[in-house]
Amino acid sequence: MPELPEVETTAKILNSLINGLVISDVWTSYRSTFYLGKENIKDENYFKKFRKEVVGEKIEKVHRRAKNVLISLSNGKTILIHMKMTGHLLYGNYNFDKKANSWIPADIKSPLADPFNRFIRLVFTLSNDKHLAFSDMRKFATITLLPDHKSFVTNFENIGPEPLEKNFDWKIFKKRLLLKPNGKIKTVLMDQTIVAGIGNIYSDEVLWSSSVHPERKISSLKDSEIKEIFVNAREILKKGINFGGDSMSDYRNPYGHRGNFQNHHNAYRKTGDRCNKRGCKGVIKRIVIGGRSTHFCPTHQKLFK
DNA sequence: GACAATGTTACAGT
DNA sequence: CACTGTAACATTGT
Repeated sequence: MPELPEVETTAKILNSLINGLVISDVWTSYRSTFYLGKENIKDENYFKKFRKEVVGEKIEKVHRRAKNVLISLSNGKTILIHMKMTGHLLYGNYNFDKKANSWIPADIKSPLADPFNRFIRLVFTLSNDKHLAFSDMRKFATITLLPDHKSFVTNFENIGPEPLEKNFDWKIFKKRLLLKPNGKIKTVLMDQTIVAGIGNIYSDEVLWSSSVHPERKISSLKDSEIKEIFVNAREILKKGINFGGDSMSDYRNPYGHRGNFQNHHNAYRKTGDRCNKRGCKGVIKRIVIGGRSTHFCPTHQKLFK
């Protein structure tokens, strides 16, 4: 699920749905990416430990930091879920299917039965007899239990500031960017240690709106350009949240519904399309930067001016 | 069959 | 030592 707006949408909706409920059981189909503290849960015992720690606890709130969903429990511990590429959290009525050894939506016509929602790897049973299910097609996601406040702090000490925080201004943004003076703006924008929450979709959109070539070196950027990127990043991330996230790929909100930001892209996966910028006659091009697909308009996002 | 996919990180190389 | 680029993780869709 990926970037800040999708994680934010999920956390916000989930908080309104499961806040105050008690976890009555947990089930999982996989071990390889399951973590308890720093330990990699590869065997049954580690999952049993996790289960013991969370079952019977009340959910105090669901929130977000960077691209993580955090579920705070009444015992002071926090369940941290990182969705990586294809994970998403779903809420509703499920039944355990013995034959398939997995969970299926109680109502087969519900959005929870969407093909992208069928890779159920983890299920929390809640005190209202509904379920919080975790679908993750590619099995990249990780689930961690942060045992106390200290481990919570340690876990995020290398993550950059939240771009939508009120006191985050362009001067702080500039200082953060300059930690990587030789980096390309596209790569640095996506670097979670510099700023939190921006990934491949939103970085392409932000640079398109800012008329900045994705390969520009940080040290070559003028203050006016940094300001422009700063303003656009905040605006576009908010826009992503307002559209309920981006479901070009498999992101679904906890109801199983799609977001809508994919219908408002100007660059991401628009290869070959005429540039939407007013008065620009360019065509969107795809290149690879740092191993990631990058989409931009070579006409109004120039490398050398 | 080849290639690409919202993310992160371990490792190799400079 | 510090920084940078690439491969790998696992699976599905086009």
